[in-house]
Amino acid sequence: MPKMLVFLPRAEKRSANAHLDDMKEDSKVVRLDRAFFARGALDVAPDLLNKVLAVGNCSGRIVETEAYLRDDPASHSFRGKTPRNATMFGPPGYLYVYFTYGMHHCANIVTGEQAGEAVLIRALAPIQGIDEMVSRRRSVKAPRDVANGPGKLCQAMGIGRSDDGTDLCAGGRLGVFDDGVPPPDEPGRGRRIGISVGQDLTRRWWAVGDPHVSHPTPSARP
DNA sequence: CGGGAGATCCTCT
DNA sequence: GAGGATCTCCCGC
Repeated sequence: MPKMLVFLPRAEKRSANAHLDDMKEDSKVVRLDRAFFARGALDVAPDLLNKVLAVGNCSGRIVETEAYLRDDPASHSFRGKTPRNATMFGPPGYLYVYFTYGMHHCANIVTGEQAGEAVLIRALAPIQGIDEMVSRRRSVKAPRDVANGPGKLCQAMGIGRSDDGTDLCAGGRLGVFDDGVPPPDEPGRGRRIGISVGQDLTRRWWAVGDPHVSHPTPSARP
C-alpha cells in the first residue's frame, strides 16, 4: 500500500495514513468486510448510515445514502455493463466512482453479488482532516457545507475517477469503518435526489436531524 | 432558505 | 448530439 501524500498542514508530522493507523489501534473500530457489502443494496444503504468513510487522513460519518439496482431506470446499470459502469458489475466492497456534469465525481460502494447494484454516498459529517477537506473545497468554510452532497464529498475527500475500482476491504487508504455508532433506529426514507426517472422509488436514506444531509426537506414527504 | 440558470464534458445512442 | 445520481452564484422573500 503506497503512502499517499496529500495536502497535510506543515505542522502535521503524522503520515497520510495516521488516521487509519489510529483507527486500527482502537479495538472498537473495525473495517467493514466483504460480507457487509455482499448483501442487497436496499439493506446495505440504511446500514451504512453512521458508518465512517475514510480516505487517507480524512474521514467523515455517512449521513445520507441512495440505492441503485438493475431494475431501476435511474441506475447506471439499468442498460447493462459498459466501460464506465463496469465496477458496478464486479464484486461487492469496491468503490464505483463516476464523472458527471462535466465537473463532478460521485462515489458509490458496490453491493450484492455481481448484480450491478451499488449505494451512492450522498453526504458526510466531517470527523478528521477537516482542514484538509476545506482546503480542497474552494471558498467553502462552514463545516456543514464541506461534504453535504455527493459531488462535494468527493471533492473534499479527494476522490476521483482514478479511485474507481478500489477495494475498500483490502486494508488500503480507502475504507469504511464501524466505530461503534449504530445506524439510526428510525432513519429518514424517501425519494432520491436529482433523477428524472425512477422517481417513484423510495431508495434514499438519511440520518434525521443531521445538518450535513444534502436535502433534508424535499424528499421528506415522498 | 428556496428556486432557477449556467457551467462543462464524458458516455452512450 | 443529448443528457446527466451536481454545484455555485444570484435573486427574492
